[in-house]
Amino acid sequence: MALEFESRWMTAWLLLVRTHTRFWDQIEAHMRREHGLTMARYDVLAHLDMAGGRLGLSDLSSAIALSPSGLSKLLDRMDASGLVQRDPDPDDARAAFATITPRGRALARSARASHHELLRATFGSALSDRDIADLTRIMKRVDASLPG
Amino acid sequence: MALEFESRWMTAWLLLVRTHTRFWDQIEAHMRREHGLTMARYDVLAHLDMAGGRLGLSDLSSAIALSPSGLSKLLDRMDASGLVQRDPDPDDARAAFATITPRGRALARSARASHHELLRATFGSALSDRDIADLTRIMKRVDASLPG
DNA sequence: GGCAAGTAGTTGGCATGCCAACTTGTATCC
DNA sequence: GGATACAAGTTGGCATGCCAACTACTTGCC
Repeated sequence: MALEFESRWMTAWLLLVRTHTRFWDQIEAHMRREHGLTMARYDVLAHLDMAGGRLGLSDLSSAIALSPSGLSKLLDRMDASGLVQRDPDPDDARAAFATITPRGRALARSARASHHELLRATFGSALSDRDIADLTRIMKRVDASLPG
Repeated sequence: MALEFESRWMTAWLLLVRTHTRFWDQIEAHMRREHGLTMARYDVLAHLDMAGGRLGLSDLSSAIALSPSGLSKLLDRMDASGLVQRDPDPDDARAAFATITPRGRALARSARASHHELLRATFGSALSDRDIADLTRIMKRVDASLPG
């Protein structure tokens, strides 16, 4: 990010971006190293598992904030890896479901445990209850200020 | 992100990721729409301009948090667009500088003004001084808890 | 001097994800 | 009932960015 220090909020913004990126990269690396998953794949598996094993592609697409075409290609790769499977929707011939496989489910669960452990060990334990409350308040304000 | 609500910090983390992503996408779209630049290109131009117009590739690479190979290819594209130029380092035949062109500099400056305006209009004005101070404190704590 | 080790940058190959265009199927409206 | 608008997914093409391997050069050590 640019090295601009004209104001307090600019400094805070640059710090936010840098910290978020560093943390995210670490989480991504951990997921890859320990479970052979990208975060995109983990998100798909976690959502499917939580939803009972199956979700419509449109729902999944918005749940994980991925474009329809991006999801389509991601599911191709995950299908090839034996983690998910596509099923047609009997009520709408245009639509389809993604269904988690037993192997995908097992992976989702072990990855989830270790992912949460990592988050707790860094994000969770570095911050006090007040920090968490402040951060939540601030993010809600930013979120509310965004269009859409 | 997964829809997991086991703890306050998990909720805060998911909110942070979602908000950050939404905000970032908006900034990126604004930069593209108003100036025809990606944020990666803007970062290069902003750093070069602030550094007086020229930086060594290694320095630039770490300043904008891009891998050497990623920077190399980015500079190829920006060179083709007439925004930057490569110059050899007379003191080290392995090394090179990136130099901003007059066109790149003009673009950097107008993009910078409008980029800051956008940030102020959303991030800056949605948050109080106390929010900014809290956010800075929290991000420093997270940053300090990361390895490296 | 001269070889080993390290450094700067580039290239090839791959993964990811977007948009635009397309195909197929459903819904609406007359 | 049939044209027309709309919706779900897929595909092709492109941009981006990483890692591994490579080239070329510089440094350290003897």
